[in-house]
This record gives sequence, C-alpha cells and structure tokens, in this order.
Amino acid sequence: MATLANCIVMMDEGIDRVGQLVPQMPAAEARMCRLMLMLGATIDRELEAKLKPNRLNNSEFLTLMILYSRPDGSSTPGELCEFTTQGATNMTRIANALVKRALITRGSSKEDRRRVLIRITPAGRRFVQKMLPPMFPPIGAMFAGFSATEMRQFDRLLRKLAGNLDQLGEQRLP
Amino acid sequence: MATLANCIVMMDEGIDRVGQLVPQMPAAEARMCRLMLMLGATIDRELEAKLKPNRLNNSEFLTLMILYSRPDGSSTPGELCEFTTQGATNMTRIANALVKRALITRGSSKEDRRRVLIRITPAGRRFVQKMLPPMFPPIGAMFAGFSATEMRQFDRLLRKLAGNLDQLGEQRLP
DNA sequence: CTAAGTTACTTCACTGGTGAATTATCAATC
DNA sequence: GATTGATAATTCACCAGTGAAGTAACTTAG
Repeated sequence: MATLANCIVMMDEGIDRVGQLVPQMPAAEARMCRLMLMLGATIDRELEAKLKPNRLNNSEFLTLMILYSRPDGSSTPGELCEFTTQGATNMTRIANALVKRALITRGSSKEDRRRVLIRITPAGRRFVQKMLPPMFPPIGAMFAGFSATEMRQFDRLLRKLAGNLDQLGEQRLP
Repeated sequence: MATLANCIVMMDEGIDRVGQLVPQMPAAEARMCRLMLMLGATIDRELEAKLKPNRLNNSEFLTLMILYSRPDGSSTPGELCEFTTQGATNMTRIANALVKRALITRGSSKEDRRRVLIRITPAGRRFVQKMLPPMFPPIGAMFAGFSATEMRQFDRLLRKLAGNLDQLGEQRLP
C-alpha cells in the first residue's frame, strides 16, 4: 500500500543512480526538494481525508479559517486569493460553495461597488468550532516525539527555506 | 503579489487568534503543519513552472525520472503508481501522454499478460539529459545559505516527520 | 465631462486528477 | 477443467483548479 518510507527509499536510490548518470546534479538539494514535495503532498492528503466528512476541501477550509480568524469575520475575494494563493476564478467557486451552505454571506461593498464583501455567518462559526477539535489529535501525532528544540530548529529551517523561495520567485517577475 | 513571507505572517497571526478562541488547539504543531503545506505547494508551483517549457507536468516528469533511474529503464503502471502515489487512472493518462511523445513505449508482459511493460526510449533518455541541467541552479538556490549541518538536521527532521505520517496513515486502513 | 486605463470579480473552456464500474488475465479450489 | 476470487489496467463520469476573455465600477488626465 505504498508507505512513505518505501517511497523515500526508492527516491534515495533513484537520486543516487541519476547522480551517477548526471554528476553535475546537486544531489543533496534535489533529495531535500523531493522530501518536501512528498511530505507536503502527504500532509495534504491527510488533511483532505479529515475534511471529507465535513464536505470541505483544503482550500474551502483555509478560506473559512481565515474568515474565522478575523476579528470582524470578513474579507474580500481578492484578499482571500492572496493568502490562500488561489486564483480569483477558484475563489469565486469556493465562495459559491460556502454561500450555498450558508457558512458565509456575500454582499457588495458600499464604498467601492466593485468589491465583494465576504463574511462568515454565526452558523459558519459554529461549524468551525465543531469541526476543529477532531483534527487536533492527528495534528499532534504528526509531531509526536519532537522535542521543543527540534520544533524550534524545524521551524527555523522551514522559514529560512521560505525566504529562499521568495527570492527565487522574485527573479521571475520583475 | 503575495510573497510567501506575507502569507506566513498572516498565517502566524491567524493561528494566534484561533488559538485564543479554541485554546485546546496544538498551535505550534498546527503552525508547522501549515508551513509544510505552504512550502510544499510553493515548491510544487516552482517545479511546475520549470517543467512547463518542456510540456511536462510534475507527475509526468516524476514518472519519466523513475524510468530513467532504472538500470533497465523499465517498470509497470502498478509500480509507477506506488512510487508516484498516483491513482491507476491517472497513470494511464500519463503513459498515454508520454507514449504519444515517443518518450516511453508500452507493451504487454510475456509472463503475465495482465501486466503492461513501460520502458523509456533512447529519445526519452536524451530528453531527460537535456532538460535536467537547467533545473540545477534553482534547486541549488532553494538551499542557498544552508550549512552542511543545517542540511543534515533538516533531512533528519523531515524523515522523522515522514515516520510519524506513516504511522498516522496506518491507523486508517488496518 | 468623458475617454483611457486600472481594478475586482465572474464566466467559459480546458487540464489534471479521482472513484466506481469494466475488461482481461491469472490463481486457487472443488 | 470449471468456478470463484483476486489482480492489472482501462474507461467513464465527475470535481478542483487555471488562463483568457468579459463585465462592471472606479481613477486619472485631457
């Protein structure tokens, strides 16, 4: 059934062999890159599985959580696109889905009538409060056995990587 | 244009606020989890962008690389599904696409006629050798400024997380 | 005031990926 | 050696996400 450990073994061997065929390859970096991709995808699937019973997908959930985290419970499609890194097209669909379930409302802004105001409803808040707790145990289990030091190190390394990725991205659109 | 750094700031604030509303939440773990998701998705997009000029997507590329890494250059759809964590359905599509571009061949096995044998072609090998080197600089840049110690730590932490994710996954299908 | 440009969102057509059902082959049992 | 069950791959119908074009509202400059 394809455990992550198996995939990693296979990936290590694969990179070794490719490294022999193409010696200029930065093997260690490529390995880390693949690891990040595999783990990211796995966490994604795990999360998606936890969300399925609530008939939400990852990006709908994230959208709802951003609204929930706002003191006034509101935002606009444009802002939500930015922070969820979703296209505007998809945000329209997400908003449609959440409106249909009455978890959010959508109305147009008074000051700027191009803008759409999205707001979480009381039902939406209750929904979040109810669905959140069952996700805590698996999230805790992901980092079972990590010491406080390890958590700090891990956090630091991930943020450092994020910095590099931002620089990499900037080179493409100036 | 929504840098990763901005999204992370926003995420930190969001988790803080949700943590106040729902105090049982494992905030540090949730933060790490979100970081992994964000970075994974960003690396994914970065890779996809590099692959686009070659008219390959991530999973087609991975499939081709696995075949390239094999001494005999061959595999089966089932095995490729396992290591790419793709569904069989999608592997059929991937194989169709790669066969159409003559990067792989598809034939049925003599021993077990249910099995399909997929093999990278000489043209496929040349294609990989040509497309690979331009990807090296960005991969190197991702880990610019990481010391050897940091790379080792990072690698260790990622593999530890992988172990935990495997356990988490097993609980669901015994 | 109005024409040109910009911004915010939506619509449409398409790609990538998935689950359920289907087909073909192999393995096990009676 | 026929039946039953398992396995490998494919087909079909659908969901999620994207790019390009369209629409409506605001901004700026003549």
